[in-house]
Amino acid sequence: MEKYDPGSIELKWQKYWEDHHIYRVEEIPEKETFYCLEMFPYPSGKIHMGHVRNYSIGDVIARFKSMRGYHVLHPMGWDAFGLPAENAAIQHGIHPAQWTKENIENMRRQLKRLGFSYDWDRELATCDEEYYRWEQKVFIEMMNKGLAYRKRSLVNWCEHCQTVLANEQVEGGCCWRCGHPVVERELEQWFFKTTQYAEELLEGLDRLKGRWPDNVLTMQRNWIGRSEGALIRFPLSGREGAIEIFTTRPDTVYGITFMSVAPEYPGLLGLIEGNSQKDEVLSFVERVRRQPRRERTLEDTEKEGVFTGSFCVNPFTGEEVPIFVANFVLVEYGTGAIMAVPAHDQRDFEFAERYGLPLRVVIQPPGEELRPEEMEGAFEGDGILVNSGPFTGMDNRKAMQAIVAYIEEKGWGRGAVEYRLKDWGISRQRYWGAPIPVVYCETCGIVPVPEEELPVKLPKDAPFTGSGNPLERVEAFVRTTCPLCKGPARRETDTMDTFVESSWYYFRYCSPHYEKGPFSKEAVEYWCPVDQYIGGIEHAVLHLLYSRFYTRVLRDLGYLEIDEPFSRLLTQGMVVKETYRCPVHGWLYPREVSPELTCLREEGGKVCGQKVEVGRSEKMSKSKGNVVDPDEMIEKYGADTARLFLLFAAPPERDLDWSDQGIEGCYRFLNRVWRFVVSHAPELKVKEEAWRFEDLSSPLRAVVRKLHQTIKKVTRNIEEEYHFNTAIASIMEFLNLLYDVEKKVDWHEKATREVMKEAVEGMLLMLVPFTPHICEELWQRLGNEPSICLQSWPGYIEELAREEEVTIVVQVNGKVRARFMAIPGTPADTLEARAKRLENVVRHLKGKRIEKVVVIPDRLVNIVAV
RNA sequence: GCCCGGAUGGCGGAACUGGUAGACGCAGGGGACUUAAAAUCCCCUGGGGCAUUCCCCGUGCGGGUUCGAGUCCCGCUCCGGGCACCA
Repeated sequence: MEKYDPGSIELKWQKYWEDHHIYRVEEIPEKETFYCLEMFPYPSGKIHMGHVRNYSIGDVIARFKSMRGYHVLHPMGWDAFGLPAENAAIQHGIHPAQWTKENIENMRRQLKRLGFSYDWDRELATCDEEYYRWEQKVFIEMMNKGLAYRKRSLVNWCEHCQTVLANEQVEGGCCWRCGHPVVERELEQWFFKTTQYAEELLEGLDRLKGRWPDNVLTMQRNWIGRSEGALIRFPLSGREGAIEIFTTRPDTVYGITFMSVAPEYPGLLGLIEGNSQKDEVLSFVERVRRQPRRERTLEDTEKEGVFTGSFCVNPFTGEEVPIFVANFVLVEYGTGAIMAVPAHDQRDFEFAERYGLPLRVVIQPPGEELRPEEMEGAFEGDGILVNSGPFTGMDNRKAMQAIVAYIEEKGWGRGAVEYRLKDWGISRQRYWGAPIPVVYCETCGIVPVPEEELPVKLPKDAPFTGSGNPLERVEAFVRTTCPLCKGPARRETDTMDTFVESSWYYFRYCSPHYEKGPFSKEAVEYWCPVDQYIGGIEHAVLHLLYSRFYTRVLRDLGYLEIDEPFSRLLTQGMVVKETYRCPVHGWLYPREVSPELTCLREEGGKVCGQKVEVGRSEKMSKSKGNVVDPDEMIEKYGADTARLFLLFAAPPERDLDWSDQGIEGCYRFLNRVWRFVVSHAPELKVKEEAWRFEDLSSPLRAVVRKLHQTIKKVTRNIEEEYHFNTAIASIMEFLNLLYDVEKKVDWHEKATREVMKEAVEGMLLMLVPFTPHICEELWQRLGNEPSICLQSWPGYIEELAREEEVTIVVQVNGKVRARFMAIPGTPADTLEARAKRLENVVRHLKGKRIEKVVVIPDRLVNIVAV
């Protein structure tokens, strides 16, 4: 018999699909659509297992939906701007455009080799002028609406990447891409006004509940960080002006004993002018500001401060309150100044303790009495107000509202909401990105490039030296004329954060060659929002938040009418593998480890021989030597096997432990499928299907029943739960049954052939989303016309899926003592009677009195006896 | 510290709304075929008790609800992730 040769059949069908445009889709009215999207890759050069997993999951969903009758959009493209391309230019002298192009070509080849059902006619790369020109147009429109603006501010600077990073792109004080520590710098930067959408972005999360993973929703909610409270003005005493603070605890205003402002507080000079403390304050501020931000903002950093010499008046009490500068107050949150209530705020408590400032208790917890001199920490819980003027005796939760109302009535301030979310800094001091389309003119200031001059193209030649932004040194690019006054002007040399490109690529896919705008509104209305988005959780507050923001911007600019870009989100787990570590040589490749777990690394002609430590499974990485190359797997087993294993080994949202034996198992399964179908192909080429269930032999009835049960289960597993692993397990079970029945039936009989044909074809149809190539080949070998991918998903008949007999479990006092078979629907009293006659049950009931019998039809009988 | 997840055989993982714990796969053991090996096929495989028929124990730990709990409730432990002086 012909052997299963994945290499040749996979290439054969990939060519067929491409030649016949099987996966091309157009906008056909009236059809029910489904937009299935996987996060597009950065063209780093090679795909990794994480990509293969991500795209295999997407392909199952896309193919399944398509077989279910949906009109499916399933595109692929390239997140093609970014630093690695520029680093390659610096290190190897290859132009970023060239490097990117070659990488795309290789990765496209790899993806095609995996047989994904992409409509390649819609492929896009964000570094194309025809792509980023629209981003520039939108940028200018955002500028005109005040949604893009320029300001000088402290920004996160990565020394290694030589560029600015947005807040979302700093992880634990380090750069999200290279891991180097981030420092602060003060720079003029372009910002997108994400804060304007803070409330809407937050509210939108509620509607995504149940459709997006909870942890992503929580992370976004935390990131936006909404706080309700009040802004209150405290007039300065003895000088002009006031100090405005934000607090979430207006119920504690009677407990204020001092105020604190950030070292960078804008009004600080006004507070210290003419005071004897001025020099001390200035040197303190200078010292704190020299300290790295991260160090200063660690929670366990000692709280320090200096008295400014100035006081303000607490309007509630008329008291004078001293104002301090304190290192723990953040200038970028609220107003950069806070009221300090040491009795009810732990940070203020610590500060007060250090400087001997008084505590004033204004909330008493129920059933307790706090005494300032006995307190070892702040009381931050709820209670009843004391010492609080007209609010004394009030529940503190109620007092919050009452006090805010009072503040507003008196004109001292107002209720307010603050967000942790900041505006998105999008300027990057690098070459390989979309140029920001503005010029700087001495007379006219900041001037947007007129639309007819777009795109502002990246100049081809630029010096990649590794220091500074290459664009700055391209004279022909920088020197330009002002669109307004025609005088000499300088072009902006910063480029946009690459997260801007990935914030709208999914709209561009809807009409990728559209020339009159970023996308056709009709096409977007036809396909969007994305019905299912699939990608890694690492973008929970990066790409996914930016995209939600950008979609709303596009909506408000009139480009589209949706709010949320992604209706459903699936975040897949990482692909991990165990690691090996030698005490002498560190991380080892699997081939450097003997079966006895000793190190095989040679040194000076001698094998090391040290005992190797088997580490826990970790994310695949070169440095740890636990990477598995997709190309090698395809070479060895074929794309179908690689895909099948990635889908079978774990449910999609969980981490997947790579196992070399596991993939062997999947390969064995496909070989079993192949053998069964090919060896019986002659008998299975029959025309009619004229059998009647009742006339079938018992093994054939079992096949029919199992087929319908399997279709039912697989359909549910894929459609509702995305549990591909259990879907595959059911199909494996089904094949096991076919082999079981193989020798029990008469293959000369017509009924056998008909039933088996139906069974085999049903199995192939269910396998298509997972392993399309082998299914296509076998489908053809059964005498069918290609393509199996265009067939409908098989249906099942409930009646045929029903078991002829069910196992009834008999329990005595909740313990299983016997089982028997019964036909479904047997009445409860019959089940009970039969259960009571069973030998083992009788034994356990001996000498006991039956108190109660619980009967669950078709399932169990539980006899309660004492 | 706060907020999310999670914990089931030697391993990856199953178990719909509480109703046979361990599907499917891997690994392991035994056997068949073969001169032999590979491949393939069959059987066994949670722990224990002379054990295919019977019994006890068993889903991180301790309680509870229930005829019945991996599943629900309360209190912990450990692991993973996110946030972390945000006033």
